Amino acid sequence: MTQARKISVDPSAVADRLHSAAIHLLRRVRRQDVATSLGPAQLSALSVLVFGGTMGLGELAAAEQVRPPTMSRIVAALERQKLIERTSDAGDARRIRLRATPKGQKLLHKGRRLRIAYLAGHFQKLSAQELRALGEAAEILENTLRNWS
Amino acid sequence: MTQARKISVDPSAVADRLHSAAIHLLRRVRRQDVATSLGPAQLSALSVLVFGGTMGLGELAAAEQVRPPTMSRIVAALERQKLIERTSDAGDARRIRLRATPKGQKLLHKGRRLRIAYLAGHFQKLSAQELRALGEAAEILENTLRNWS
DNA sequence: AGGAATTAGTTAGCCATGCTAACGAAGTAT
DNA sequence: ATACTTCGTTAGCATGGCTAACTAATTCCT
Repeated sequence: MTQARKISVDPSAVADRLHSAAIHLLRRVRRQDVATSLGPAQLSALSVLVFGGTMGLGELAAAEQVRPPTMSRIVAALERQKLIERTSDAGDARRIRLRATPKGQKLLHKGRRLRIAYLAGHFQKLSAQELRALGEAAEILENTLRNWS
Repeated sequence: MTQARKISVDPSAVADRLHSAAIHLLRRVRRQDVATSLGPAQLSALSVLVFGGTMGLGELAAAEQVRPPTMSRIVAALERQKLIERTSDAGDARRIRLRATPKGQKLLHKGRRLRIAYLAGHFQKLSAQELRALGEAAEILENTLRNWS
């Protein structure tokens, strides 16, 4: 299938192809998220709380790369569904402490399983070598994103 | 930076990390698109018309993985901005023929340059080996997306 | 101490983008 | 001719992005 051929090391060409692939990949995966009846922004924010633990609204907004008002609305929606809860911060009354409820954790893990299983299902046609290449790419991207500047 | 370490070949683990990396990558890149004053959906649809040539609304919607009403609105917005134009199909009056105008082509290429330059700028810190890994991943993803089933 | 500046979060209101349901117009088939 | 199908649009809903403007709390500076 993917026989040896010349792979460009031109950063622009790589950027272009990766960008396009990322867009189309996420469009496909997004449809699976319907099963959790949570929008993508809510799901992603919940994920940060589940894996990152308790944090304030500003931190969560920064982690999700959105503005505070946007996160405020997302948090309100998650709270209405009792997937997260807020407590007040002892010591700084402006702050709120957000954390996932057990219900939120369960839902997240379920949605994650569905979404990942869907993607993983399509990845199963790949060879171990190809999977390794994708894993390496994920790692490189994670590093790049971490030191984004 | 990225020293040798064990990379998982478990499809689920790879799927998970790639999914997360794709989400965060696109969030960052999206901010550059503001410079074109076009939303991501409009930009992407325009791109399909520029590179794919004239096509009907249904085809465009399928290419973009959205429903016809969604594409109908996106097309209307692009048309208002004179970035694309519609002609009627000789032989089947239900169909419309959509194609990018010269203005649309110019805008797309400009936006593309900005967005890609931004991403590429961050990729320039990477070694040739890492770039090759990303290029390979892009290729594998393109193949996977093409034969999605 | 007291007033000014800063910081955290919310509210209001805009726009873009996804969807389904329901429709009109045009083409196809019986 | 009538019924069915196909293509695109309209209407209406929800989500999720943003800025501007606000309140409340804290910190800073004199």
